[in-house]
Amino acid sequence: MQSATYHHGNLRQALLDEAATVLETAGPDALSLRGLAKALGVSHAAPGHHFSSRALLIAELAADGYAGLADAMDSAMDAADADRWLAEAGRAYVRFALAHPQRYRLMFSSGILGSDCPPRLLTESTRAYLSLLTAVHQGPPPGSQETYAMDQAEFGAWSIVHGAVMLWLDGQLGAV
Amino acid sequence: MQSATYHHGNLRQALLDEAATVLETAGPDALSLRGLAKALGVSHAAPGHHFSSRALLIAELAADGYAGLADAMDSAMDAADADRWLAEAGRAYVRFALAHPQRYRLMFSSGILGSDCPPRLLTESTRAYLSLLTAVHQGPPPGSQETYAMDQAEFGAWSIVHGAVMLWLDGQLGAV
DNA sequence: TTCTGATCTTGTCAGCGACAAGTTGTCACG
DNA sequence: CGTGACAACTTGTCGCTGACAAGATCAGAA
Repeated sequence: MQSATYHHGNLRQALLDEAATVLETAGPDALSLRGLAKALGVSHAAPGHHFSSRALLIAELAADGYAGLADAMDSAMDAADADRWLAEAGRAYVRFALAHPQRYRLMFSSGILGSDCPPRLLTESTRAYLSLLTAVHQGPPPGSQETYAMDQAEFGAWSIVHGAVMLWLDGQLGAV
Repeated sequence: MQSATYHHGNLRQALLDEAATVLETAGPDALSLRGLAKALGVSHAAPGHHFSSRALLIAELAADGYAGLADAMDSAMDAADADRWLAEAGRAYVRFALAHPQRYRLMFSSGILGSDCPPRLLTESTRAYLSLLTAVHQGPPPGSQETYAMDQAEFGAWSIVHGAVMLWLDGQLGAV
């Protein structure tokens, strides 16, 4: 919306939007900073001023994904009675993953949640994790912000939903 | 073991071996045909005569992985009574995945099992799948070679073991 | 006004996958 | 023996990529 001459005005968000469509339509390998720059009509080095590396752009996409996943589970629980929280959050989880398969796969791909990942990725993934805890226990367990050791219920719930989603995305399932 | 002058003699297997170590130590992004060539002291185009593209090398690594996974489950079942097959094959499955985390992740990464994947990848992944069927049903179900539609037992078993492995590999689990 | 910093530019470098064309080794067949 | 065919490997090149450096442009604050 700014002057169309030199400065783009909202390049960072435009890059993320374009990256999201490229990701879902052409896969993660098709994501390149230069390709996004060309698609948006800016120079090849312009994205570097908003994402200092390709990995940071990927991490930001993943963070957005975790935010969307947490929001999906939260709003599903908001619209249901507490005794339906686990079922509804699980359905919302699977629905999100199947609606954004490449994004979901990116979120759980190797090295994303490493030691040098941007802080927002940590906060959003933790938020999604806490939403899952809430669903399993129908309320956040005491001290959940501090202790991240999983108990058996969380482990089983997340394992089966994540495993099912990944198998589905990988096309390992025929007609289920 | 051949003449050390012009021909390598066993470049294909040497490439796969080197690729396996690079994969587990530096991750899939560090896999490059040129890097492998340099590590083995051959020219940058030499790998192209054995793997016509990087994707085909990756697919071959994945096929080897599926073969190893199938072997692990099969030998675990060979060493156990039939009523322990599911438990022992499941333990072997998880043991394999945690012993070769990057390989396992590669096997289930996007686009590997596409329409244009090498036939060996199809056969080995099918063999692993049939081993899983055998474990779940304590024997291959009738017509298993023809019908790949999963029933509930297979779906649940594979989901929970695959989901647990992926969550573990992603470091999503604290102390379990 | 002037200065400061963020944004975007052009230019450049090394590494990559892929392809083409030439060189060397090996082996079967006459 | 020798010769022809083929596989394995070479150098050379192309376009693309991420990353960096240095300069141009713009907006807002002092």
